[in-house]
Amino acid sequence: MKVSKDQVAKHRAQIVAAAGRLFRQRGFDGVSVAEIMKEAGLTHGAFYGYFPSKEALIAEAAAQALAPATKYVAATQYAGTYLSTRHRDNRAGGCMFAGLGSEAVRGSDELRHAMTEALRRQIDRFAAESAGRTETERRRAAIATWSSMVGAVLLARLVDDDTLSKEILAETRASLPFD
Amino acid sequence: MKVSKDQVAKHRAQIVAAAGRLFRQRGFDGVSVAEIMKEAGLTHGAFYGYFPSKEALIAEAAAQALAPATKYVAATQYAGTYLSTRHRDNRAGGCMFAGLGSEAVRGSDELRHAMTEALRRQIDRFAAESAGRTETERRRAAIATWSSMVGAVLLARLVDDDTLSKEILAETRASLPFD
DNA sequence: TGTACATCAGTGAACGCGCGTTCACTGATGTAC
DNA sequence: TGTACATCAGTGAACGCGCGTTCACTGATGTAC
Repeated sequence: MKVSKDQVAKHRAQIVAAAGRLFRQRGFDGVSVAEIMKEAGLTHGAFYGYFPSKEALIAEAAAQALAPATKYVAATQYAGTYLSTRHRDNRAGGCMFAGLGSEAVRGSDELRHAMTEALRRQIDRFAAESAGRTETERRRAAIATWSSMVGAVLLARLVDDDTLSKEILAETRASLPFD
Repeated sequence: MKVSKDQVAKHRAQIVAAAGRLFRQRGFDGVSVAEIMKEAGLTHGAFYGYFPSKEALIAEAAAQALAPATKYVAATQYAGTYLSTRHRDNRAGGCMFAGLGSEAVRGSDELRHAMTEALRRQIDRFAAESAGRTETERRRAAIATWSSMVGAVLLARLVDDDTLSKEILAETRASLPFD
């Protein structure tokens, strides 16, 4: 059954969005094409009309999940939200680096490139708002800040003790060079 | 063909060691039981004489890879080695948190517990050598340090630009509260 | 110490299963008149 | 504007494959005498 062009565009967006959520929640290998299509409201057979392979969808879903936020948020506020239990518990809608980092290392060139460019943007953004007299100092602070934020959310999610988990988030937050 | 008790112990150790290397290199889902057994010098059928399931092997291989180093290394030196290109490029023998973190989040309770206890040890160890007047300050520094180290190695491995990768390692190193 | 035999670690074929992917078919869309 | 038909998005059965796991069998080990 053919479907209108509007529907096609809508379906494509639904597939990419569902993939973005499911991949972050359960990992690239932990989600099947059939599950993604079901979540998008379609059957698995339609998938290959939209993407040549699962790997191609991974690259596109990642690119979308890595896209910069549309509205400006100050770095301090961003860090606070990032290092919250809300973000920790929202893997499906959370940061790609913390959620899929160790799997993405073994991913396609396209995926790694998209993540590299997103990381560059994050570093530049943080450098602009970091403390430090020189550009070098501000860039250093931005890199260290971003490393510790990604590491902290990863560790906070990994740990099986909620007290330690919250401590990791709070103490990492307290040690950032903002404010 | 039966084999001596010494051989059995040796084979078990070989399986666990091979699993530790392969899992860190290619991820839990990226390595089959048959590959691990081949790397250990056996055939896949013998596996279930040693472990009840792949998941059980994951827990044991992780516990071994997380075991504290036998000889003492000062935190400063440890951080330098950790944030080196050598460690970045040695996934098979490297840190479990950076190498398997985002997959371990979805792992078994046993795996997550083993990683939690290993993390506690790392934090305590770093706190003892961190700068800071109070215990609270030293513990905060230890948590932030460990978060940034794990995050930095993860990001350095992910990035497809060697210059940026080295910069992440070097600048994270430069921002640690040691020296 | 030497021999006979029970034990059991290892082998490799086989299992059921879920995966990514393909394809013949269906029927709504949208174009040509 | 209304009708006839070509297009093509979506369906669901089917494919080959590799996976984790099982099992009947083999033959070296190590024990009992």
